[in-house]
Amino acid sequence: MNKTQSRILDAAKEQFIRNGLDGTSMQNIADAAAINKSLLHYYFRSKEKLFDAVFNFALQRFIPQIHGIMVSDESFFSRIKMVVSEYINMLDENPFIPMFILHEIHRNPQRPADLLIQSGLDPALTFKNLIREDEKNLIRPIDPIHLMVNIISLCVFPYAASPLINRIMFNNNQDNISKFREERKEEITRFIINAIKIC
Amino acid sequence: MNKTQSRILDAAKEQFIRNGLDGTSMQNIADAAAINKSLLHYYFRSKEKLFDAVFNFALQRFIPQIHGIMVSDESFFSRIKMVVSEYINMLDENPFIPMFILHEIHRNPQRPADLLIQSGLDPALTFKNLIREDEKNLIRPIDPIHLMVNIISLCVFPYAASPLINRIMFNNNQDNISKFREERKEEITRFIINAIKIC
DNA sequence: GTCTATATTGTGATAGAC
DNA sequence: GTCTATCACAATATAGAC
Repeated sequence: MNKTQSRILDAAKEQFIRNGLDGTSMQNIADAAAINKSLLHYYFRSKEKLFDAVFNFALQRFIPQIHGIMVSDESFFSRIKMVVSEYINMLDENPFIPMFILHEIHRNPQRPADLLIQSGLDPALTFKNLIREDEKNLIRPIDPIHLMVNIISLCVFPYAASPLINRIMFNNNQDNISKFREERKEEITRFIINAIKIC
Repeated sequence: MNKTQSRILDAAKEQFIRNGLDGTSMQNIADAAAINKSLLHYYFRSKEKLFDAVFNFALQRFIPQIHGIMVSDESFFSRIKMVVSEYINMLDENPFIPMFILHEIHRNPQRPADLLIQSGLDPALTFKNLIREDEKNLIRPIDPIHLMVNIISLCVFPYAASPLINRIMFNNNQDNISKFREERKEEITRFIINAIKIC
């Protein structure tokens, strides 16, 4: 991977992730990379191939993170805390990835989901391991799939909806927005644990 | 509003909401409405104006729903139940609206949020009224904005992410997907109430 | 009001000089 | 490897016949 190629990839990531497949032209990418349009085809053959490279990058960063933690040996509540913490950290570094992925899976639902499954992610194993037998007396009865969806919803949605939340909830006040973001990790963790632990 | 005009609007709603602004061409809309391309411009002047009409429709259906319930006189737990119920019902009827709105606010964050504020939605009032003084002894201390974001996240995100959830969680098995959808309303309500009530 | 025809610009992609 | 020039096509939009 030479210098030009990686500059193209960086520019493509920025453009595709911010503006989607349809919202990005090859000219946009070439301009952002400060190179000629033809070089995009020289290195990546077509817009679709270039997009695939970016999409795989985003998907791999976004989804499998949670899987490794969930199948680990840690206690249930530790795993909840770790998953939320890891996810929020990653989202703070890549706040546009949720919208990018959500939008593109709506345009083409089959391929991205297949890619994930192929990459070694095993949902059945994750759910079977989510609430272990010896921990069931600490936890209210809950379907592990609903729990998983709840956790991901609470982590991811605020990033996908951030322009609306920032305006409606905080009138775009940057201090209040930052405060909200910093509180969020602990807030979600407590919310989930209160929702499922027997007290 | 004559017959042609409303057929254009219906077709535009379907196309724009499913495929977004960039993903929809005037030709797509004309084909879906079974009329000529020029008539779109005759009735709506430009693609942008036509899109605005559709976007306002979606936004008004999607957001203010929750506001009316939240400022009502019902008890706290009743309001939670009602909001979740109303939201899920509306989402079942309009499952593509979340992605449509989320995507377009990312492309143009300012205007849609402004539209909402102008339409009489008053977030400050909503939050002040969310947890009333006389109800605070029933509820764990929680920031009303975090609570509000949590509720909306739990309701909306599964619809935005449905192609991925359906594949990864249910291997696209339609029976399991339907079962999950039907359980969801009660599941969310219980999850929220457990998270915040003092027991 | 509805159509055909067309103007104009932008798109992804390729050929070929260097 | 990198550029210019150019292709074929699709996009939004408009002019003008009926």
